[in-house]
Amino acid sequence: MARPDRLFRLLQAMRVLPAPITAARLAEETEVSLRSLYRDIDSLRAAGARIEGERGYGYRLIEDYALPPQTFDRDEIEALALGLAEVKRMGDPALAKAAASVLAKVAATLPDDREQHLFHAVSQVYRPDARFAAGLDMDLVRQACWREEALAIRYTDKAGATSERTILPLAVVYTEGTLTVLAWCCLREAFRMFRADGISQLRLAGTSFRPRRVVLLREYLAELQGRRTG
Amino acid sequence: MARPDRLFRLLQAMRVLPAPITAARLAEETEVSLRSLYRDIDSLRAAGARIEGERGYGYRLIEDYALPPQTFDRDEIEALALGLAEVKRMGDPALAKAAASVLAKVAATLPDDREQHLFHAVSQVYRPDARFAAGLDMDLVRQACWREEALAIRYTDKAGATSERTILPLAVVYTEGTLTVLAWCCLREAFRMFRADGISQLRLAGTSFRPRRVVLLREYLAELQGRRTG
DNA sequence: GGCCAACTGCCACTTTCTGTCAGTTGGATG
DNA sequence: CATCCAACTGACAGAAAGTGGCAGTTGGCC
Repeated sequence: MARPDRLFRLLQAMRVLPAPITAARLAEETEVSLRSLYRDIDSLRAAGARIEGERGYGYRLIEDYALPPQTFDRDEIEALALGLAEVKRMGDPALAKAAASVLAKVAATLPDDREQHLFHAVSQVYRPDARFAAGLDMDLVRQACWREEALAIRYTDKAGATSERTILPLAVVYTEGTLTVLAWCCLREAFRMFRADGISQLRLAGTSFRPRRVVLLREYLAELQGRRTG
Repeated sequence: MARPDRLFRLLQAMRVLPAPITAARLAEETEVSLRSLYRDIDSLRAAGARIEGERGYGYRLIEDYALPPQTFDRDEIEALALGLAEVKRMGDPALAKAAASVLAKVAATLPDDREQHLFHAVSQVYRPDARFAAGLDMDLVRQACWREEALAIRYTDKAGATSERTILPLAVVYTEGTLTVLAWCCLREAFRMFRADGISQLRLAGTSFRPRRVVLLREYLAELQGRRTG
């Protein structure tokens, strides 16, 4: 596939997987032939990475500040937020406190408040009884959330009525026994929750709602607050 | 020349040069045409770099929310491990993968392998149906785990038999509907799981088992492996 | 409306990358 | 000392990129 991207993934793999790691394993991980993997290792070394290889043993990456830093990507942040939300309600006070602390630390390192909103949205909306299996391609939905692109969906509600809608997805929420998409519904002009198992068709509509996203999230959170206190 | 190398240099250039920086300048810096530079920026973004571009202004590299090493204390690490284990079994493949990745990344930043063992122990032993409330002071138990001190407990097993034991606690485990302590039982000379609600008295025995801890954990994990494959 | 600079699409041309295959090498194990 | 393991290397031909140039478009700002 795309080589440059692959090199970054290779580097990540070497950081993430326990050392020592064999070339064969890395080749599998990055989906290339063994020969290409040796070439990739070469490239990384040429780019300045310190990779130690021992015959009959495996590779070891020596961490180096010249390399691109270790980061959490958005999937990972979402997993963190979700997992920590779960821990918070498990009932162990010390751990709950620790979870909150981790949450705060990670939130503090996020670049702009857009991500922070996503972060808080997910963890606030989270509800206990999540027991679900992912039906359709939720990753596409999550991508749409991050890239702030509208989605065109066919949706069947609880009553069985089917409709075609364009939605502006804000966050994937883990609630009420199923995966749910929190979105602004362009049909109803209101915030709606769409259960994943009700979505039968799904594609990127191709239009961006970048300017509105933060505003929408803020509005939604305000609405939540109002409902709670009012 | 070599594209992958160039991408690393581009990233370096964006780090080093004062923001905002124009595409033209970066093209000059990396010795490519403007058109190729835009492609390179694309590649970096695809690889996960956060680069903000504003028309008429220039580029800005958001120093990735780098994972600062060593900023998580043990409570926090435990909360992380627990939460991520939960996410892993939630059934969303992309998130599960992300959770595994976070786990590995955090593990990589831990100073020595002692913590790594704790880390892996907790996440491996974790089982689905954790719905518990902390009864006694689990924090004391967790502290004992970290400080590698023996615990003296009074324990009532499922059959109702009560005994006094000295145990070497390895990890607090979240399993089988209750908090559980995984420990080496000095009475039985074997690994045992003690349900928290069966522990009626608890105090630090005052003796350390520091030298044995890593060995014990390794043995326990090996036992787990054996049970699985054998 | 004009400027700036990020962005995009297209095209013909090059360069590089890719997997395959057939080796070699150094260390550890038996 | 033979065997295994896994890191490495070289060569090759077909496939897949990357490449610059050019001609746009877009959004913000003066």
